[in-house]
Amino acid sequence: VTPDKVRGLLSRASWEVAPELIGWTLTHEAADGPVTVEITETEAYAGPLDPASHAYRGPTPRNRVMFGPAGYLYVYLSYGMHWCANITTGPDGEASAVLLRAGAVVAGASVAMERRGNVRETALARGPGNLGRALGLTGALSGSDVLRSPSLRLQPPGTAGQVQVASGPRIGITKATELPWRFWRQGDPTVSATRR
DNA sequence: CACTAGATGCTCT
DNA sequence: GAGCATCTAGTGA
Repeated sequence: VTPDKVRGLLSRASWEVAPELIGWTLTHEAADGPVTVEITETEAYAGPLDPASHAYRGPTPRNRVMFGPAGYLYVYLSYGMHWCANITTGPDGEASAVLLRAGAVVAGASVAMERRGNVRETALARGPGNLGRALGLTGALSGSDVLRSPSLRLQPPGTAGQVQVASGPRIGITKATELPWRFWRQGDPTVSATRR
């Protein structure tokens, strides 16, 4: 699958792309080692129609990458200490993105463990802040092309092993809580325990 | 297991 | 200055 084809897939509505990203892998090769995460939980965020989105009130220095083409990393600092990662979606000019909420570390577990401290393997990338930490992501990477960057790589599953994807309301927001825009792999141990 | 309180600092109004 | 797209440790059962 070529980067152009993947970018085409990502250039659709975030709520359509978000469930499809379950099972994809994201790799970050940092100075202290490479880590690959298989995505198990996502959330969709849109633009002017989505009050919970960072892009709701239009472009700012922080969120401007959301307004560009699909397939770029949007990283923001949450509560002053957690780097959270999104993949931008939708056509160029329309703001939307998919928040990566959890994943399974499928390569570089020892490196991820160094970054996260002594936690269970299934908890290494559980929760958006922990996923960012396990991958070694920071705001410096916001705006990177995840399809053509040397240190970042988003890849579709090899053989599409059919997985059951569940959906429900998004977590940790106070607006537009009725939209079922959170998606997760049914029963997966890397998804928050009470929400599998 | 369920629930809560507090840390913490950036972003935009 | 208000408000967070969060996390951990703590309590109580």
